[in-house]
Amino acid sequence: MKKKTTIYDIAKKLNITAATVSRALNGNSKISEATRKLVAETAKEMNYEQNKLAQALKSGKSYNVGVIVPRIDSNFFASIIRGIEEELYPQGYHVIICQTHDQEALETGNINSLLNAQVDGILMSVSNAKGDSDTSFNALLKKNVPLIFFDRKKEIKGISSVTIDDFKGAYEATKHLIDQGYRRIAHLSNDRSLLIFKNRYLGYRQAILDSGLEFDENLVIETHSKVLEGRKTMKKLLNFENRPDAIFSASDFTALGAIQEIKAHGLKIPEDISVVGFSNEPFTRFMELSITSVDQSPIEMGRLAAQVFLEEVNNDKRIKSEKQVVLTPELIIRKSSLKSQILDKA
Amino acid sequence: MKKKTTIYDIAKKLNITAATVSRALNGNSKISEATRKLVAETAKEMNYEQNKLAQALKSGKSYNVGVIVPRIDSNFFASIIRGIEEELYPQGYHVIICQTHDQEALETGNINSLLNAQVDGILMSVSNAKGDSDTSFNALLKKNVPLIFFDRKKEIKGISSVTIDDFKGAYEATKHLIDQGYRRIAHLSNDRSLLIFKNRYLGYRQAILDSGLEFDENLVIETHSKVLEGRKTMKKLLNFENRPDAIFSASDFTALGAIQEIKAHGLKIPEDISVVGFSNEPFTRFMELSITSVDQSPIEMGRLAAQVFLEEVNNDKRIKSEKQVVLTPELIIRKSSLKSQILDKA
DNA sequence: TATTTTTGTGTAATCGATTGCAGATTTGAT
DNA sequence: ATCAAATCTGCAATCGATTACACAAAAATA
Repeated sequence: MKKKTTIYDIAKKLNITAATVSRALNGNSKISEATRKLVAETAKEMNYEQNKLAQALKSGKSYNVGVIVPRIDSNFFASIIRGIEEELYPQGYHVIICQTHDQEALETGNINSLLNAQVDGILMSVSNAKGDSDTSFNALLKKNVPLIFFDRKKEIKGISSVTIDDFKGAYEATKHLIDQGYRRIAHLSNDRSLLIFKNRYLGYRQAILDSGLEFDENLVIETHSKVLEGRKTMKKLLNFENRPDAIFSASDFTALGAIQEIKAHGLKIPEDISVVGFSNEPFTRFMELSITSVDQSPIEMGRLAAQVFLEEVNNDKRIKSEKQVVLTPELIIRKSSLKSQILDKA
Repeated sequence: MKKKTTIYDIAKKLNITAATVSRALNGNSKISEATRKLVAETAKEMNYEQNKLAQALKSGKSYNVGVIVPRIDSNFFASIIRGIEEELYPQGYHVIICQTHDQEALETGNINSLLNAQVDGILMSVSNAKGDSDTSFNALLKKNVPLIFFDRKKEIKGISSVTIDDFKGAYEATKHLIDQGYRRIAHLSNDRSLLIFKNRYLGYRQAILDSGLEFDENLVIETHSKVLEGRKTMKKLLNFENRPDAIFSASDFTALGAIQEIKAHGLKIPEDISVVGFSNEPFTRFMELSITSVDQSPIEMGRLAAQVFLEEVNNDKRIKSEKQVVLTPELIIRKSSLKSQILDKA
């Protein structure tokens, strides 16, 4: 009732050795069909369940992987995790999820703690590009523990990653605004030491330059991916003597905040000001005024990250491959930017 | 570089025994201060990290707990998880998160798989009240693996739980609508074999009866916690010859769907129809038309569930306590139901 | 029938850390 | 100076499963 049955219990009952039981259970070819069947039946009878810990200790594989994300309560990260699970569960892996809440201390802390728990690998989206987290990453590399970046990566030699083409996503979003006739397009950016935000900035910038518009650095404001931050930032922008007529936000949350502020000022969207977000969070679709956004196919991203991980663990330890997978984003045009509904194709 | 250092390595280097190293590291009182310090330093030098697997095997504790939720991409569950983490991390535990996506097969599958991974306990929100999952739960009890229900519980003897008073939350929400002058209040329910939905239904019903209003079972419709389901259901309700003038939804998501549908029919909220949701998801606050909802203090719920778990694991195995913690919900009144803004206290 | 293969199991070491028991060394008491 | 008590360490077993190696029994070959 309390004690779990082990292979020794089975062995004793059948008057054989634990070794034989183990082999029988694992389908070792050197075991006779008779005993194999007998062991299997007895195991079932006695409610035997393999102790993964013992197996893990012996084999050095825990069949646990760590997933580190800034937070799980955004659809984007939740979906990535779902993708990872879909790919990893069938292979017998468990996923240990850690949140950093964008605090770097938690990031390195989580890595150490996951290593301590003997995870077979870590899939993560970095929180912070500054600081000394590189040290942790390199330590991982040295220990030969597979590390895969998804979405928010750092460029470190030897580490694989799965990302989307943020530059392209931003470029197309901005281009779309320009095509709709907007001329003063502001950009709600974010910590640009993170590649994703840097690339979104660059894509935005390039689209403006390519269209022969004037690029005004003052229209680029760095903020945080929160609704209230979006409001605050938008407030500033609205007070400009020459206020923007469109917003390309690197985050759906700040885009939402911006929209609230714009409305609070009595301005109309998209007639007066147009807004485009990034990530295609579900609420962008469900808002009364649906928000144009860039989809990042997060489930696919998760699946791919998991696949890269599987490749690496199953590989010979000697081979160190580095794989960079880049997904193509998709612009989803909705009401918040669709001027042409009214003006018809300009 | 590849091999991790073990206590044996430290022992060899210092010409002592692994036993001594182990004791020194664990602060055993029988070790001299001198060797304790020496071992500690050498351990640091050699980059020693305790192998949790070995320790787990020996001690029978993995310091992993399983958390099973229907999904993680709702703020409610994500917050509960955060609460659990906040409480458990400082104690050295890791959290393995599993999603059931409301499929019962996944639920029992997850339980088995977590047990297999030797988790020290399972905290969960049940997905489905039908089916034979009771068997799994009882199996857990027999194995003396702590099991804690949070939010969505099942009434099984010997299993602790942390929930909110759904009846009260629903009662107050409904009462609020009645106080605002609404008379035909519909209820968007959900699988009532789950206690939370049953209790929300009962609270709603009681509030109506207590106010002397007629209770009309036809105004109670069972649906699923999804935006689109909310729309569909609302569509039906709007076609009633005697349509409701208020909606109390057991879910914020269906409430959102209902709102969309109401607007699509050209009706005004809250003038024509009032809407109240449940869970206080962030979007209810951020909508242009903010949604009245019932807050469930999910972080607190998570923390409490974790605390109950800690009590149980730290208890003598012989003592089987059963603890039922019930939180009090809070009605957050917002635009979607605040008629008095216009009519002033009726 | 004698000998070589093949087939099926047992023996014992291993993964890394913990711990009861025993033995050694130091300290204190007389 | 002698013996008891206190303090520190080592020995070896243990947690449960895996696996190289050895060996016995059965089957195949000569």
